[in-house]
Amino acid sequence: LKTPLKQASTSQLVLTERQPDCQPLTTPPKPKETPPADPWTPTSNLKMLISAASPEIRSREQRRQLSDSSSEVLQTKHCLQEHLLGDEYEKSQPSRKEKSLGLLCHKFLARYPDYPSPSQKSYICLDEVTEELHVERRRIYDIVNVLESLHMVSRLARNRYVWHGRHNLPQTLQALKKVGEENKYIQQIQMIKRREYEHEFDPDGERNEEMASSFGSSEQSEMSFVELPGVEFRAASVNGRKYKSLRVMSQKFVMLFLVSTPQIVSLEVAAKILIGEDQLEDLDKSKFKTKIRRLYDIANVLSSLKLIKKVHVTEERGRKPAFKWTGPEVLPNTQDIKLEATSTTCSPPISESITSKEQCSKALFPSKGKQNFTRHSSLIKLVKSIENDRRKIQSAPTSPVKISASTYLFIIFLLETSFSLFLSQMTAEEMQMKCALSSPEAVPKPEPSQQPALSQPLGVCPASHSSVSPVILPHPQSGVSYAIYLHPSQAHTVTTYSPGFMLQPLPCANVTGIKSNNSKILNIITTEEGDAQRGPDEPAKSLAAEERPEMKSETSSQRCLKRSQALPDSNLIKRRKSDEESLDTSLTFFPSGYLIPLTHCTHGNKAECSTKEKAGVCSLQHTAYSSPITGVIPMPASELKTVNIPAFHITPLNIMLSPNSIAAAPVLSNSCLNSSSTSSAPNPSSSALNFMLQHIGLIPAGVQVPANPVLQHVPVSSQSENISHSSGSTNVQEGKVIEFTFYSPINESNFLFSLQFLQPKEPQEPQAVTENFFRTPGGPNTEPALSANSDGTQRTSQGTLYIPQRKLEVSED
DNA sequence: TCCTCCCGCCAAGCA
DNA sequence: TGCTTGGCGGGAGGA
Repeated sequence: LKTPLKQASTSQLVLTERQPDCQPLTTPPKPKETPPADPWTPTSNLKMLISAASPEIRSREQRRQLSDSSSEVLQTKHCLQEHLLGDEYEKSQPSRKEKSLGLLCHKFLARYPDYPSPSQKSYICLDEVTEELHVERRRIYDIVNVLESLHMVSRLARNRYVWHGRHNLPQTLQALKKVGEENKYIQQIQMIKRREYEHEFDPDGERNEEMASSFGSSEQSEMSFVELPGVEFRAASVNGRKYKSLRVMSQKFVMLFLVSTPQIVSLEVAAKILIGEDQLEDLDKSKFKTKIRRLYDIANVLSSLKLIKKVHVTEERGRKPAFKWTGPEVLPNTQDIKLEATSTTCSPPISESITSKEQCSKALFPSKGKQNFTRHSSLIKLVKSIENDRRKIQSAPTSPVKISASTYLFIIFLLETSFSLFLSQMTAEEMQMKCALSSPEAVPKPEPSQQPALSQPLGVCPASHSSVSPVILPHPQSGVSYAIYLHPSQAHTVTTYSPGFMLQPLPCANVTGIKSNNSKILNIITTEEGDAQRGPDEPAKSLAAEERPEMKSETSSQRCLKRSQALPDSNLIKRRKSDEESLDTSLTFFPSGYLIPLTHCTHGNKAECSTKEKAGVCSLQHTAYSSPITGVIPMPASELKTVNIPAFHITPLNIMLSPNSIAAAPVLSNSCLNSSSTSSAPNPSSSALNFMLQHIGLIPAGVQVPANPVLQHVPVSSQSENISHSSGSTNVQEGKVIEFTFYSPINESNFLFSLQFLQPKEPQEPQAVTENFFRTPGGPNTEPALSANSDGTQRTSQGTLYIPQRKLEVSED
C-alpha cells in the first residue's frame, strides 16, 4: 500500500509543481493550471485544496513561478525528463540522496544569512518553506528542531519562527559544553565503553542493572533543554515531549562532542547515552534503532551546519559510523564557576552585547526558575552514581582512565613536539656532548657559557620556559643514554593520581637539560614529587625546583637503582609494593617520560656516532617539524632514516598514528642491548613497546622487553624477567601489534595496553593505536593473576578479566 | 547484508 | 475540533 502511494504522490508533486514551468521548452507546454477536476492523487488534491483555501499560498505560488531562474532550470530539467520518459515517473524522481535531510537543510540554510542583521529579523513561515523547498512539513520540523537546539531559530508562534543565524552559536556551544561537563558525559562515554567490553565477557551478567543504577532512573536522569538568554523556548508540546524532543537530543549530541577528546562520537555511544538517560529499562534493539535514526536526522542537520563531519571508527568488531566535531572550538569559560552560585536570578538580557557570563548563567539557571529548562536536579544523583561507580573501580587515585589519558596526552605531546624539535635543533655534536655530559661519571654541570642557547642544562633554564624539556641521561644498565621529556602537567597528573608509578623512572634521574628555542615546548622537570605536584602554571616554583642541586635527583636515582637492583628476580608487583611501602611519602617520583635512547652515544662519555648515524641526526637539525595537529609538514623520506615524526591524534581511548611514526622512532638500539640482534635498526614493535613500558613506568629505563618473541628479540637485560612477570605478556602479530599489561599496586588493577600498527594503505593514512584497560575483578584485595603468556591470552591467564579490544581507526569518508 | 534515513502514520497538545 | 507539532518505526535505497 505504502509504496504505490508514495510514488504516486511524489510523481504528482512533480507534475503539479513543475509542469507550469515547462513553457520555455520546445515541446508543447502543458497547461499552467492543473485541471481541478482531475486530481491524480489525494495528495495533489489536498494541495490544491490548500492552495485554494489560502490566498497567501496562492500568491506565493505565483511569485514562485515568476522567479528563481535556477530552480526553473532544475524544473525544466525535470519537466524534460518527464517528457522524455513519459509515464516513467519513478525514474525522474530525485534520488534518495537528493531528498536527503542534509541537502534539504542546505537549501533551508541557503535561504537565510548566517549572521542576520539584528535590526532586521528574519521570520520563517513553515508553509512558505515547505512550499518553496517542495518538502513535507514534517521534514522542516526536523531541521527546525535541530536549529532550535542551537538557538539558531526560535519559535514565535504557530507556523512561525525567527531566524537568528549563528549569532547565538558560540554562547550556545559554551553553555552546552558546560552542561555536558556537569553531566559528566565523558565519564558516561567511558563507562559505556567499558561496559561494552565487560559485556563481551559477561553477556548474561547484571550489567544492565548496574548500568541502570549508574545512569539513574529515567525520571531521575532526564535532562531538559538548555536555554539561552534572549531566545525563548516555545515549543508547542514542551511539556509533553520535551524529554524525547529532537531538540534535547540534538543538544545532548552536541554536548558529547564538546566534552570528548578527540571530538569524535560514535552513533552507538551517543545512542546509548541518550537511551541511558531516557529509559534504560526499556533498552532494547528497537529503541536503540530508533535513537540511531534520530541521531542520523540530527547529524544530517549538524553536518549541513558544518558543525560535524562524518567519519568511521574501525574497531575489531567492525566499522562504525561516527561523527567528528568540525565546528568552532569551544573554550571553557572560567567565569562560569562563580556564576553557578550567584546568578540564579539573572535578568534576561536580550541584546547581542550580552556578556558570556550572563548568557551562560542564564542558560544554566534560567530566570524563570524553570528547572526543566536547564539541568535536572537529578543529574546530581547521576553524577554521584557515576562517581561511585568509578570509585569502585578506582579505589586509589590511579585511575586507568586518567593514567591513560594523561599518558597518551603526554605521548602525543612528546612525539609531536618535543622530540622532533629536540632532534631538529640538536646537532650531532651536541648530541654527543649531551651524551657525554649525561654519563654517570660526568654528571652534568650547568655551564651556560658553554651551552648554546638551545641546550642549556637543567639548572639554568629560565623560568620563561614552559612545558617540556628533553633531558639527556645515561643509563648504566643498558649503556645507552636517553633523552627524557617530561611535561609538567603530565608530571602533575601522574604524580597526583598514581603513586604506583613513581617507582619506575628513577634510575634515570641524572639529568641535564636542553633548552629548546621553542620556549613553548621545552622545559626541564625534575623528578621530585614536590615539583610534580606543581601545576605547570607556577613558573617561579618550577624554577626553584629546577635549581635544586642535582645531588638530590642523583640520590633519588641511586636509591631507585638500588631498589631495582636489590630485587632483581622478584615479582615486579611485589617489588612495586615494597617500593611503595619503603618510599612512603618521604620521597616519591613520577614517571619521567619517555626514555629515548640516543642510540649512537655509548654510555661512559665515549659517545661515538657512526658517520651514517651522525649524518642521520645531523640531517635533522635544520628540519622544521610541525605538529600535525597544527599543520602537517610531510617530511621527505630521506629525513626519516633516523627519526620519524609521528602524526598523532590523541585521545584517552585511541591514538592515531601516521605511518612509520612509532615504528621509526629511535627508541631502542638493539645493538646496544642485544648482541643477538642482527640489525642495528630497532624492531619497531619492540621499540614502541619499550618506549611505552618505560614511559608508563612499568620497566626501568634500559630494560628491554621483547615485543616479538617470535622474532627472538630477547632482551639481555637482567631485569627483563621481571618485566615478563609484571607485564603479563607481549604479543606481536605480524610485527604490527603489541599488547601488554601492567599492574598498578595502588588500585590492584591491571591495565592492558594494546598497540596496533595497522598496515598503511596509503602513506599518509592514519594508523591506529589502541589503548585498552581492564581491571582485575574481585576488589582491591584480590591478588591479580599475573602471568606471562607469550601469546597475549590474558583472558585465560587473567581469568575473568575484561579485555577490551579496541582498535580504533578513524577515517573520514 | 548492513547502513542510512525517507516517509508518513498517528498521537499529543495547542488555538 | 481542526490544526500543528513531532515521536516513532517500517521499509526502501544505497554502499
